[in-house]
Amino acid sequence: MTSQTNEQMDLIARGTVDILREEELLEYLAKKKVLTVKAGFDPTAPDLHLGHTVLLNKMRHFQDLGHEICFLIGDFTGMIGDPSGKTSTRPALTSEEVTENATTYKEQVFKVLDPQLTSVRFNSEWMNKVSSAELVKIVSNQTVARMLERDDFQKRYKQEQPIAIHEFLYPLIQAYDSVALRADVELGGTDQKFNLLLGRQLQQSYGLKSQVVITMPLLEGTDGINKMSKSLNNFIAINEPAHQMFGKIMGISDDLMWRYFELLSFKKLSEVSNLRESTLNGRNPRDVKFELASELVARFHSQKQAKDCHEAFVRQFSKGLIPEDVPEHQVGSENGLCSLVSTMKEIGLCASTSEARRLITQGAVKLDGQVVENIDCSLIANTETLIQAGKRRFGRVTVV
RNA sequence: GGAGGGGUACCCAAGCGGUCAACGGGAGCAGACUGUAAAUCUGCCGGCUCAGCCUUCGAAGGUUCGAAUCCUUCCCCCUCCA
Repeated sequence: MTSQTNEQMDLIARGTVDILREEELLEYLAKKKVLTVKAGFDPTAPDLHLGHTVLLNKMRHFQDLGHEICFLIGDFTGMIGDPSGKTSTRPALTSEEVTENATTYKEQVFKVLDPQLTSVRFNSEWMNKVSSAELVKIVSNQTVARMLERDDFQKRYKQEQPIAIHEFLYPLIQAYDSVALRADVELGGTDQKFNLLLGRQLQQSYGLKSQVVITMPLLEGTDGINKMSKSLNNFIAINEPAHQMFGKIMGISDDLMWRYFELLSFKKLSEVSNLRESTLNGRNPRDVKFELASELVARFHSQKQAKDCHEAFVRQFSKGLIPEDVPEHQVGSENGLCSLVSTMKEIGLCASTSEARRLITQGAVKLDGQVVENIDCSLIANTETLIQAGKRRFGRVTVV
């Protein structure tokens, strides 16, 4: 084996959970074969978050080594409906919606991937042409018992949650995609392992060489416990405003920070371990977290914004000053007055007047820096007032 | 098709005629402490014109002075049998 092959292997293996089977991959690399690397995405959730980028980063690695990436959008599966779990009746997407989502996808994905080396495909291309007879053939490759082995099915089954029949089709269709694309490698999260392996099996029964399966760990969300997902609201979207992204990253725990370094940063592993050592030697972990936040904001926004965010953060939280970009609002008045609680609700500082009352009662609300004591206080017309609710919610209001 | 179990607030989960806006836990929010970290402590955690009122316990009706709790019909989920 050449040293070049080893180098490539090291890059590919970084951060992975499984490579099945490794020797097949090594053989490909040794032969300098240009590989078709497939990774599938669901068209229902066009807002990518950092969790998705773990996989995208890995795809990027393959591109850097000169392989062809097939970014597969599961529009066919999306049009039947959603398979994953609790909301068993998500409305099926129309083809317009799928097209729109696909556009959104591409915009985001190419912040990581090289568009020149990426082919975007849709599985409706071939699935729309598959006959019922063919579908039966595909499906007959798998047994119910094996289907129920799949982790999430098993869990749901045990927890007495519904599993619709068509959900069984998803892994099989995904596997068939690998047949249609003649994929050499398929990437996915560890939760996809079953589906990916099914791809191997199905390719074999179609007389093709089985794909190499590579799984990536699922990134924990900002809570540090559950996997990052929109529904758990512990995600950091890649298209969210720079300062928000920066803030969310600063809010993660120190332990989680290292995990993020490992899976999201482009820094070399040796650099990361140096950073880690520096905190053990007394460096404030917050400052290391600044580096992580800056790197990611720079990647998805710009270097300049990363710098601005850093400065704004220090200003607001380390020095306790008012942020520079406080949104300004105007609200209507009655007899030249407007009650504070309704103002807060109106300008979106809180969801209801009840919440506003609670915040005031708890001493969390300040007007021009003064803690509000009186729950019934009102704002006077024609004067600009700075309202602060908690540490992070600000608004300037003029009653007119 | 038969038998049984179940649907309670963001999630889990008590309650089974009045004292229930509904125990408890988780999540979340706020305050204290900090590094907007973690941990910890405290408070809040349906809405409103807020010492009062209004709308919630799968849906719709009904019984009752009074229902999340009882009855009827309907919808949905699960288990076992066929």
